Amino acid sequence: MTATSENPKVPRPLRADARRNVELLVAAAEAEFNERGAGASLEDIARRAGVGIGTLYRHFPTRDDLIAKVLDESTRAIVARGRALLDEPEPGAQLARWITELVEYVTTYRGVIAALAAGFVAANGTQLCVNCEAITAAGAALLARAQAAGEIRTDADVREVILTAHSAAWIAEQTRDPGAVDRLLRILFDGLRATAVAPATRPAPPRAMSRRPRAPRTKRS
Amino acid sequence: MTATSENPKVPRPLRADARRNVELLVAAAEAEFNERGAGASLEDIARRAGVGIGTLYRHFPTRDDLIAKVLDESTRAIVARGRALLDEPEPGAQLARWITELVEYVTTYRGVIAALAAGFVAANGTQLCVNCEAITAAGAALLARAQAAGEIRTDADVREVILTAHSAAWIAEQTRDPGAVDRLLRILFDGLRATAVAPATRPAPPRAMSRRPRAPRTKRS
DNA sequence: ACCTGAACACCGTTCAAGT
DNA sequence: ACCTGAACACCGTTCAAGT
Repeated sequence: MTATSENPKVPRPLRADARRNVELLVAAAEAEFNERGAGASLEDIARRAGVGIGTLYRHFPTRDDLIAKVLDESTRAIVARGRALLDEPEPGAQLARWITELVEYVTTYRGVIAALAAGFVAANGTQLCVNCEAITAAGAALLARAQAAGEIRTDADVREVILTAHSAAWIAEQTRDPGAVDRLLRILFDGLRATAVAPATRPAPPRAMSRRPRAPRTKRS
Repeated sequence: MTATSENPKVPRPLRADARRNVELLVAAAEAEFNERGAGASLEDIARRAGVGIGTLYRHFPTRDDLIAKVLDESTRAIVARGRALLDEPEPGAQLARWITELVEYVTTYRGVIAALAAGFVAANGTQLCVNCEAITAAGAALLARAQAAGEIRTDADVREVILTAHSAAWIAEQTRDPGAVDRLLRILFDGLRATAVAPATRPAPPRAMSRRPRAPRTKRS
């Protein structure tokens, strides 16, 4: 391969100095995200990397692109983990385990949760979204298997479950109570169990709270 | 009362023009929140009210103060509603009903959810926080009663439950799928039921997902 | 081809001057 | 006592000029 071929999938190799700059930027972003959270000043990151702000924008047009790059390895890891758990017994338990590890993944830097949650719903072409779609796919497989096994209720949607896990992490982050994640995931997992569904197959407990109030009309958007 | 008394609880009456300005500002904010969401430009709100931006700041030092004022009536309503539901039978069902109505309340304007969620965890002296505390108290009473009745699991925390309801609303707002709220609240309510707790009292279904993975060590803050 | 940083745009916030 | 709006501060983003 004498490299004159045009393959849009593989990004054309950068010039040596550009490549070096990207590395410096990622390292600087990693450090800055650690100290200030994912909302850190882009100008500060460029300064820390020792490059002009324009260079940062050239390589990472949006903040999300930068975040995605910094989370690159962890993203591949959580996706691979999802695939691996598909081979283990107890589908429901594996889903729960994976979600728990997903929460870990999303808690790496302060403020990442919000960025990722947005990425999960955005569906713009950003790398962050591409990553979120891969994660969603991994979760979908685990969820479908657990549902097929009759362990998880069938009216659960992957994206909603994933976003709920994000919520739990966000609440823990905001309330600064690490214990919140465990409590909330426990409630989520219990609520997800097929046997938890309100119109239950079992004898019905003395007083169920399943009678849902008539939905008051929705307010404006 | 010839009104020379000093009562810090009752804010000293404003001069007529100031009072008028406050009204104009609240009306303008209401309209602007409707059109642009709770993150609307403060400058725009002042312009719309026909007053200087300084006047807005004089009366509402922070955006939260303005939001709190706009939500004033609804806040009193949801708190009163909580008290009223304490008198009705089926404690668990009333808690669920109240939470559902709380979600309505928080969905009035786009972006209010985020502001309120922040208000619930902040505990600064803002009026928004004062309101959130009142709401929390109302929820706490409903929750405690349902727990005492054995309908709701005892390891549920009011603030966490309320914030989870906010999450459901936020997810629906972000995904633009109004159905999400119902699905997620259903899972939440089912998960909150005392009978849903993992180490169940009932015969144990063929394969429970209760075996929680050992918590991997927490990453940095 | 890539980098630089001044210039621009767009917020929110303050405060000296007015009524 | 209250209002005004110019001035300030602080971002993020672009682009003409350089290497």
